Amino acid sequence: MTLRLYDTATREVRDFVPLEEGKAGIYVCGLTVQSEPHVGHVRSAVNFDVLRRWLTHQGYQVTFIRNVTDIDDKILAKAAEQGRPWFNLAYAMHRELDKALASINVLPPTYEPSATAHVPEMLELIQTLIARGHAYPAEDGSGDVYFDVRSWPAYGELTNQGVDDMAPAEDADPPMMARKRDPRDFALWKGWKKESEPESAAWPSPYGPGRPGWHIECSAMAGKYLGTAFDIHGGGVDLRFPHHENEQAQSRAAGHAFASYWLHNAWITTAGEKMSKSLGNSLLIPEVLKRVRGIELRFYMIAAHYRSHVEFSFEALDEAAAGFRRIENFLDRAAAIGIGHDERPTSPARVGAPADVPLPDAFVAAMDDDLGTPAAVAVLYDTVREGNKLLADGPSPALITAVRQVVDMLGVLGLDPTDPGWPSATSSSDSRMAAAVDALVQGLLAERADARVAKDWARADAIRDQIKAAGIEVEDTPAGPVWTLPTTG
RNA sequence: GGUGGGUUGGCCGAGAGGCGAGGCAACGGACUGCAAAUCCGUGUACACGGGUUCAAAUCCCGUACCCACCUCCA
Repeated sequence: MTLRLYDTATREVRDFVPLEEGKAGIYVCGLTVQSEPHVGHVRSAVNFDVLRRWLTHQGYQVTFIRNVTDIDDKILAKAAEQGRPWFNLAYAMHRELDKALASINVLPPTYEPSATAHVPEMLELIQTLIARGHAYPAEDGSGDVYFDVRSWPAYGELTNQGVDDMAPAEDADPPMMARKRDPRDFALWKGWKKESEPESAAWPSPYGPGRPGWHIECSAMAGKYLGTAFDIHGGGVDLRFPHHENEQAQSRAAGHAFASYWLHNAWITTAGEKMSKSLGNSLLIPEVLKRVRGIELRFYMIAAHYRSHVEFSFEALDEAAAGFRRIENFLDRAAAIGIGHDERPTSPARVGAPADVPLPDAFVAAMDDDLGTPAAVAVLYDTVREGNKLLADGPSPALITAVRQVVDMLGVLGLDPTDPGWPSATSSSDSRMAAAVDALVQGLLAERADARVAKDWARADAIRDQIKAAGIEVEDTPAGPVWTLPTTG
């Protein structure tokens, strides 16, 4: 079985053939760090994290680059509004992003380059483009440099558009037209606007002080860290045009083969519209995590296909959380009869390691089919159901297999609850607390057991209610009563 | 105007010519002192109108509604 991926450029699902056997180079457009990350922002990171984990699991040596855009118009505008330096805002938002991604167990990329750290690389690329006749400095003294769209006949190939069919650019007004040869030409370099922009946002260049245009950073950084040809380029659908089209145009015009496959994830919207337009901040990651755990939020995103539009709702999120607890519940019940951590090696050790128990075929087939996580999750549930049946007969090799498969499947999806990547609930103070609570609850449970032997049901239920009032659930199992601290949903 | 996509049962969400993905919720049953958890069972859903076919949610034509992108939004 081979992995097949939907390639935006060819508009079809194709076999994944890496440039170099056994290796995969992936570049994903990260965020412009201009504001706190919301649910929509992190979907892309989760989707591509799954791609990365799957390739890794399948034995590929993956180099995963995700950039951070830390200088652009919006950052400058917002920083000015807030009266702080742009780099202060960008860095603060970058840290918020890191925190948000960590809270949903997105692995840190192999490297996370930022635009401001790669100005020389971008200038070099711009020079190449000018030398090849595909870019030109504006003649109005603005210090801008533009890509010459008309000089590149293939322009539009990624998004299947003809230059002449595109709507005229909004900025096709006289001042811009004085700079550009064609309204569709896009900025590679933006001359410093002394009157409105801080000097700290200007870098020296052969065209005068200025800052990079948006698209050039990705071309320069992908080239630097992955080479002039690499396997997969990813990002949100909105980036197809103009961002990715422009990236590809300028890279290829510079003589680089660039990406072999283009993958784009769909949006999460609320009330049918983009989150950036939504009111309030209830969808910021820290807010959402007050309602569900990070692992549940991640599960919610993985339960839908990455190319499917998701209409976000807290109801659906709660449902997903309830569904995920069913999986955890199986693992917990297995652990309670001794099939616990020893049988479920934590996923980081497993990533890349040959699995001693193979993943279910249906799961592999689902993942190979353009990362069919919904079907993969269905296999997960099938395995959990089988495991639950086996659980009734106590420990068995079949049960151990089921547990391992469930844990491995979860690991591939980045959803293994025992993965240390999750914010730990097992710090030493927590485990001491758990031991203390256990001692107290066990005392009560012993009393309840006595009452049950005496068939004093009223007393037994009263004790259970008392424990419940403290937020602890008691379940009677064949192996005796078990208490848990259910996650509030 | 151009480009890409969508409309599936109470809800979420897959599938892409035949065989009812999966989950949540609901109902019935088993288990239980009662619960909880778990297991078993129950639902004839594919926007609308035509067509192709032995067979259409799936292919074709048309219609309606919705969304995204078209120069710096994941």
